[in-house]
Amino acid sequence: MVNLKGIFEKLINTRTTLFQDKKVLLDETYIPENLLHRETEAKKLASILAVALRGETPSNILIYGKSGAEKTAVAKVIADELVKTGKKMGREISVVYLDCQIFNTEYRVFAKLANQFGGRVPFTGWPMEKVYNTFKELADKKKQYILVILDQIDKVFFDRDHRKEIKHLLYLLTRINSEFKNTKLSLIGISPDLRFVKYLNLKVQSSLGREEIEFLPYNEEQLKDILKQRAESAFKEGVSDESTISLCAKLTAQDGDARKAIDLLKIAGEIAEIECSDKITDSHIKKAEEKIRRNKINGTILPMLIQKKLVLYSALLLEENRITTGELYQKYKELARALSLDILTIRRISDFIFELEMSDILSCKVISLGRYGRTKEIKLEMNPLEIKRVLEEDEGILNFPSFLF
DNA sequence: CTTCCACGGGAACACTGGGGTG
DNA sequence: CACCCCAGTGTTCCCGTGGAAG
Repeated sequence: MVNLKGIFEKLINTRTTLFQDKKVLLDETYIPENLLHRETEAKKLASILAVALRGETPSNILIYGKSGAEKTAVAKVIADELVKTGKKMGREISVVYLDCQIFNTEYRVFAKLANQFGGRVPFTGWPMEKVYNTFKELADKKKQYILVILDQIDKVFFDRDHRKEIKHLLYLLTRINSEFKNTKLSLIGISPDLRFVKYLNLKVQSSLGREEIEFLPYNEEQLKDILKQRAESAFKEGVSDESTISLCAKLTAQDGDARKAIDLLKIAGEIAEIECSDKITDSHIKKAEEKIRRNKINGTILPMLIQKKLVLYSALLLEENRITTGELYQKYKELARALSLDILTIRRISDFIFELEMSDILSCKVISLGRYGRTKEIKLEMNPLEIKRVLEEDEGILNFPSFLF
């Protein structure tokens, strides 16, 4: 038996950390002072919002571009500046930032807004009308400009059940201006999904996209600059070098996603630390890449409802053939029956298929088989073995009667 | 031109859980 | 405390629609 006394002290004292200031790599919370390669976008955003300082109402703005293009960071920084400048000029400006993944219903958005201005709206229970009016009255008490940032609005939109609601929410938020006497309000919507933008332009005559700003993905060189900037303050001297940075940039250049690039660097650093290396090597980065991939699969598949997992499992079992919705539904029914679960209707299943498509696990194409009707051609987008591995961690599925296969 | 099958929007329903009122 | 009101969630039911093979 090893002497375990003081095991933690030993761990802490013997392992030297490679990090100098790790929070620089935590992309969620850390915003650097210089946002590299985003000058154009930042300037454009600022120029639209600037009219608020003259007491006018800025147009509503739609910001779009792939994830990791620093849309949120730029919007936050600019909004901050706006508030600061407003203070100097004696203008009351408030910014409300809402992550629509959390505030994903009308009620929650307006409750949050009302509470931001001193309201005491409970998180459930009140009629919508009352919540809306509470916000309206509180916000309208004094002369001010309110900028509402709706981050990730596509997430709400592409969750089917919320589509109607997001339309109505946008309607309410844009209409509220005409009900204010003193206050002015405008919106910034942020979406990484171009389909949302398209839809908005096509069908909804919403004023959300009055002004649009596109954030292009970073190229490899730009990613290098960004990584270099972060690495300098995040790591101790000599931990990362030119080749570390280059490889990280190269591996993530395809998406142009700064968040992914930074995350890769961070995890590579952690792995290097665990392996007691004094610098990050290419093999650490490769391992980090693998780890990220695994985490992503675990994170999306594990928490799914059993019913949804079953749909995915059905797709997995049919993988060899060309899968249509009808075939998949037959397979699903078989499985559900074998597990004596409720058998859901095909309508519901097609919603699950849609959701799986939204999380990039499946890809679908609507095709017409002429005489044989119209259907969806479904394809798996992830390594079947990996999906299988994760799915089978669910005991329910593990206990499948083996005759099914 | 017909036919067929699933697409996908929307209404309705059941159930849960919290708020407000007398 | 009993009772009703309300929003949220997961689901079913209903139905008009698309588009190429036959």
